[in-house]
Amino acid sequence: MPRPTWDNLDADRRERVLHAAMAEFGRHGYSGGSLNVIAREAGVAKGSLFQYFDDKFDFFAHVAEQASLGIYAVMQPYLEKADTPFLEHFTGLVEVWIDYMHTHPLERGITAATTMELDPQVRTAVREPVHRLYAQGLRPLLEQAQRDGELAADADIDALLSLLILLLPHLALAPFEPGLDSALALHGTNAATRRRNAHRLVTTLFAGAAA
Amino acid sequence: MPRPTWDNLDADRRERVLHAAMAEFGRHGYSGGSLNVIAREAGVAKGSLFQYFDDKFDFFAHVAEQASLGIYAVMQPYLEKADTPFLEHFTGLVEVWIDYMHTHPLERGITAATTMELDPQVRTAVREPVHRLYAQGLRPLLEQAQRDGELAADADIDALLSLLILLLPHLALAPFEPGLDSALALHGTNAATRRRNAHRLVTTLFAGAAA
DNA sequence: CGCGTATATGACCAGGTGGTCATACACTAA
DNA sequence: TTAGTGTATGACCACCTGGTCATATACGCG
Repeated sequence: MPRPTWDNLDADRRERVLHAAMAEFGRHGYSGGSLNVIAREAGVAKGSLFQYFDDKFDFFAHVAEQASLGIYAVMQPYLEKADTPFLEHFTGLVEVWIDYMHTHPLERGITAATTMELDPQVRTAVREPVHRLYAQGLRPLLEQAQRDGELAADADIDALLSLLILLLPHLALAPFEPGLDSALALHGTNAATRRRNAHRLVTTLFAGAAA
Repeated sequence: MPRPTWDNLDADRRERVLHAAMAEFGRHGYSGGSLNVIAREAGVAKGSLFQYFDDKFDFFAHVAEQASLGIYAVMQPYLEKADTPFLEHFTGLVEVWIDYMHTHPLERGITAATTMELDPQVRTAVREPVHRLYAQGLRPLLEQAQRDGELAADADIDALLSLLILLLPHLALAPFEPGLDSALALHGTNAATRRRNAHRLVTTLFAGAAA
């Protein structure tokens, strides 16, 4: 937990620190991210960081949580059940997600960093609240679609949710990476291609492939 | 590329180094993995590592590639088209994969480390050959199933392949992590549960959920 | 003004990093 | 024996790490 000093902090300064931290942790992950670099980039003494947070982990966890809350706030309006068919609605959701990540490299980076964390302790601690947000946002959507008969009555909601929670953060990176003949490029392409590929992805995931 | 010295090396010694490297890199990833620790655990002077490899990255890349080749060699027999129906065959494949990772923590670790790498340079370089192996193993399977009418004629093989390549390495970790009510536990459970969940996963992925 | 409190600072610490290199050793061939 | 070759070694290097702390500064209150 951040110290009281952090909350009392001048908003500009807090923003600078948060910004620098997202950039650095987003590039190099938790263990690779350097507090020296963050302090320098934020224009703040390293010692100050330890006035705001107990230690590096406390710092990282806060940054990660703030970022995911921000992302959730942006996505929330799109989560409301629309009157469009479920598949269409969901495809739109994924498009918004991909576009957001495409236009917010900082958020994309820190999302990647929390997703890619290896250390089990850090990983668990930092992903738990994020997972909760995902589940909380998506489960009602799936359950409602099932009630409305837009998802098969025997669809495995838990499995689907697990797949989505696993999948979505990867769309923050370039999950289907270049250099592979099988690649579906989602980043580094124009918006139209991103949209088309988002559609292919959702269709494949929900509609299945079995004959 | 490993130096000639590495190939001339006494097999025991080479094995010890490889083993220690997989363990260390598997636990802490590329940038977090310590050459000091690897050398100590392998019972080898650190200087020796630099007789075998140009630098840390050369070392890591070789370890990752060896591991993935080993895994591929184990999986290969199961990749041959069986006379069982495709979905059944593929489910079995995933079961074998999950069981293998479950019983080979070293391979699981290094697979996770290559999957979870953040640095784009390292990530690209190290995952490219791995991706090629995946695609090479899975694409013919999918294409054959489509020719045989076991996958829909309009199934998006590229999208499916991309999903699988993204998904499979995560089964090396605990992709559906504990602590979430939505979790499908694949590790830390008995073989029967793992098999059932592998089945749910494959079914959801291929058979779809749309009504 | 003077006092107290909250915060900012960066020199400093012990310890770890990837990487180097002079030296020692083991082995083969003449 | 001698010379040469390939390899093993660990002390050593410059640099970086997360974290500490004495000190300085700024601010609010009397």
